[in-house]
Amino acid sequence: MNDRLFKCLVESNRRRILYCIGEKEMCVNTISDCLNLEQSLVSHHLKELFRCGLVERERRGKKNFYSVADPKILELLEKAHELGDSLEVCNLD
Amino acid sequence: MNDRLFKCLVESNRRRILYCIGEKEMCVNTISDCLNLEQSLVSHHLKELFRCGLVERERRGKKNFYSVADPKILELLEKAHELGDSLEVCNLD
DNA sequence: ATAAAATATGAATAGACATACATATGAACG
DNA sequence: CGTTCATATGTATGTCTATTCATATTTTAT
Repeated sequence: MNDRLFKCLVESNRRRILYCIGEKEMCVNTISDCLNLEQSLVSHHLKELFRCGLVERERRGKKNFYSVADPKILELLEKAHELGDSLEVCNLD
Repeated sequence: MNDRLFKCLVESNRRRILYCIGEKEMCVNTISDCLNLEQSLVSHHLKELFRCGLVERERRGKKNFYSVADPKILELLEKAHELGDSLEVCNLD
């Protein structure tokens, strides 16, 4: 996994998108409605996610349906959350 | 796992530091020598890693020894690499 | 107490990146 | 063909952050 992929995976709105389409494929408008994000922003993020191979795309009529490319992606995020919960955060501010 | 922790975990030089001290605890100078990074840069990164609970610190004499806080951290990075290898990257540039 | 070694901190800068806005492209349908 | 819906793209901008340099702090030894 290269740097770009790592970073693509952890940005918060992109993670939200992944969670969102993780349950069921969704078109761009639905995603932006669900997450309350600008359409163009969602589109930009989807482009990067696609570029990194994290999502798949399927055109049906006017709509583009996106889905998570591999269930392992969500599993990894899940494991990350578990790990985060078990760490002792040391606030130095 | 919050946003800050995610991002702390994936930055490339911080990952290098984690890999570096994963095998054996190290002091700051040794880390900067191993990775060929400025001492102050390593120190800044270690501060953030510590703040997020990803590394532990132990003072011995003049030196500060750092180690990975939990083996699960490296396991997670390992899983991320495996996942990355199995994804089809779609270069859109 | 002074010096040296090891590390931490502060500030300044440059580069990356998320976001927003405007506009372009493409697909269906009358 | 023109219109509308759905999405993509280009650009500009502000924000975040990695890095560097200079300096401060801490610890040990003389």
